[in-house]
Amino acid sequence: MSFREFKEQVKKSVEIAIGEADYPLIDFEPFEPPRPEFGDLSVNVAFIIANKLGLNPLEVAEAIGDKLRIPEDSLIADFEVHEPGYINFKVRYPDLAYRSILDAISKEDYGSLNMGKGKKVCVEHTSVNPNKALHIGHVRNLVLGDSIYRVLKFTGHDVQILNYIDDSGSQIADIVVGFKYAGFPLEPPEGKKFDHYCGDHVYVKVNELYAEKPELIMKQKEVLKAIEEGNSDIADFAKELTKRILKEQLKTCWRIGAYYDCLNFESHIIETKIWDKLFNIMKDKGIVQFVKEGELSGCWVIKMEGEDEEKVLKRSDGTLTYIAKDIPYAAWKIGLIEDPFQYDIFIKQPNGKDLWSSVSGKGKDEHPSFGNSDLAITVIDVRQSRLQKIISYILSLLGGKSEKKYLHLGYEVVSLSKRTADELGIMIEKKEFIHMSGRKGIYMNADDVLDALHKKAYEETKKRNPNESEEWHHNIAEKIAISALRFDLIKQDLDKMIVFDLSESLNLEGETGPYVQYAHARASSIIQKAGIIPTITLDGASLLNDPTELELVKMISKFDLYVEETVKNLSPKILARYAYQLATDFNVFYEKKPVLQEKDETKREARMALVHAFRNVVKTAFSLLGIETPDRI
RNA sequence: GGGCCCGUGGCCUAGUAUGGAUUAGGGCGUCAGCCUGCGGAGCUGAAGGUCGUGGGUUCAAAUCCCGCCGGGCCCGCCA
Repeated sequence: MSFREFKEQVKKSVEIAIGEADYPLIDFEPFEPPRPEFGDLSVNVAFIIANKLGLNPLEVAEAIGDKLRIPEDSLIADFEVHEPGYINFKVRYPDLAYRSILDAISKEDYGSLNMGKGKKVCVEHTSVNPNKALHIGHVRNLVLGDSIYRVLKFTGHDVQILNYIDDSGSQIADIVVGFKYAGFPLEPPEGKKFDHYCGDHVYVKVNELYAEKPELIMKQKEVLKAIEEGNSDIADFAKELTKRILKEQLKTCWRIGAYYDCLNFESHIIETKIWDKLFNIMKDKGIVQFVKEGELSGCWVIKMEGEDEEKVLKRSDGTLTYIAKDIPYAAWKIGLIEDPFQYDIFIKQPNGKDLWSSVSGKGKDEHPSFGNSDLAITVIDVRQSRLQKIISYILSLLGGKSEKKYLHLGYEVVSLSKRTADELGIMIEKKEFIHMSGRKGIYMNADDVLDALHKKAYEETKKRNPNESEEWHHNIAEKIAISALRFDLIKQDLDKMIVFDLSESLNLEGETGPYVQYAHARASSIIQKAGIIPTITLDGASLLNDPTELELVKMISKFDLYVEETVKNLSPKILARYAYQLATDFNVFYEKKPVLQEKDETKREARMALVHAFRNVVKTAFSLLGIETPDRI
């Protein structure tokens, strides 16, 4: 926490000096200068003031510098006015090192913040149609949503994780047709997961068959209608099918480290008839209009302010469109409507947490409270941006500051590289990548990627730890595989499409999750060999004066600032990059400064404490990204 | 046609919100080094850049504004 204090002290001292120099108060943030010789924090207030008043920046900086007083007991060691007008501050290193190392080795929750106290947030992520296995694109969604959940929780938010299950769409009808009318056996081939079987074989093949056998399309329509109406053998069969697939999908999610609080089934949203209630309110408020003539005659539509096009919510035959079904769910998330759902426990998760779900008919009398959040974060890829915008718009018209409570967290899609597509037998013409499509069979299953990573990591751990058991190797290999995958999908900007290439992702060196895990394992090894719990003293801290030590100390002391940034921007990549930089700083220190071999006892213990502090921080940072850090890999 | 996003060395990417400091950070790949030192999934060094492009604003632009070019997505009484 110490770097934050230093930053606050710099800010306050400068503010006071600006006042004493009779300059106008301005808004500014101290920032980290680009080069170490410029100090640890800088302010550029002189430029802003000079610009405003038409003065010379350097003169302004000097005038402020003249008035600057460093408070007693502060973390500011010194400052310097530097051309063309910066004021650079140096931190008191021994104090910074002492305090941050002490905190990092003694506080369980080092880096956590209280910024979300009393704030109820729900995060919806994953939400994969229950007719196929998760592919690599779905994992980007899951990893993003799960990391956000973890960071929000770490910063004191009251978070619940939702997973929306569209169990009544045409994709479900497709596989029902496959089993009932196209002759696919209900049991998968030996060794094949049921969700893989349904996605890889049934779903793709049925969609191919539609071209050859038009009668199957008629069957699909019948099935779809039966599912919507319920109370039939077909509807029951569909329900069982989706449940079975969903349970297999959840195994993959758990494997990656994501757990949920509640599943919301689309069929239950329809059953509760909350649409009707909401629709009446929308009619009363004039949010929706009935179209009397023209192409959309007989439809209820919504028109966005400032746009020409209308969006149909209720079709002329009285059925609801895709987006209409999403509105009550969104309204429920932010507490605009009373909770209409019944709940029961769906399954007990491997982490011991109950997974609840909405149910048809009567549920359990007692259950946790779901929905009704201060903030609802919906994680969906950017292709849904327009629809999400319309939903936000409708919510805002319904009132209650809804526009601030509903947030679409969009991210670009994952596509397959030409090379990986080739390896999967998918033909690509000209382009370097191809967009995934479950229907067309163009995708790479998450489990297959993990299995490939697992195999690679397994071979590596075998070489490095020949005396360990098979079980140990598989256990560690799995953690490395998850690390590689999660880090790979979270480290870059949400606005950038990821072109997934399996061969590239199998490289576990460089800017990767395993690199960070490796640094952690090195630190663990030192601590284990030391055989003591190191402590830090101010004397010891003052001996940590090598540049590699200073860098590592500073990075450790800034952990909470990065946590805060991550939450403010809802951007886990900030934490991923922090963890990587931290690991790099450690590795550089490790190569240069011996710890256990150090002769000077005080110095040795100080370094051990630094190693310990690093280990704790990197472990916490990675845990926020859902990645485990074993002591040996 | 309208809207949203991306464009940084051979490839991938950070920095763009809040414009600044004669070396624009990383990673992969390439080349050259480093274990009789706590784990070489590591470290050090080298080569490689008109920050798509043309204007503009500014003392100062990868960053802000406008145009253009290239790429992706969205614009259904599908989901």
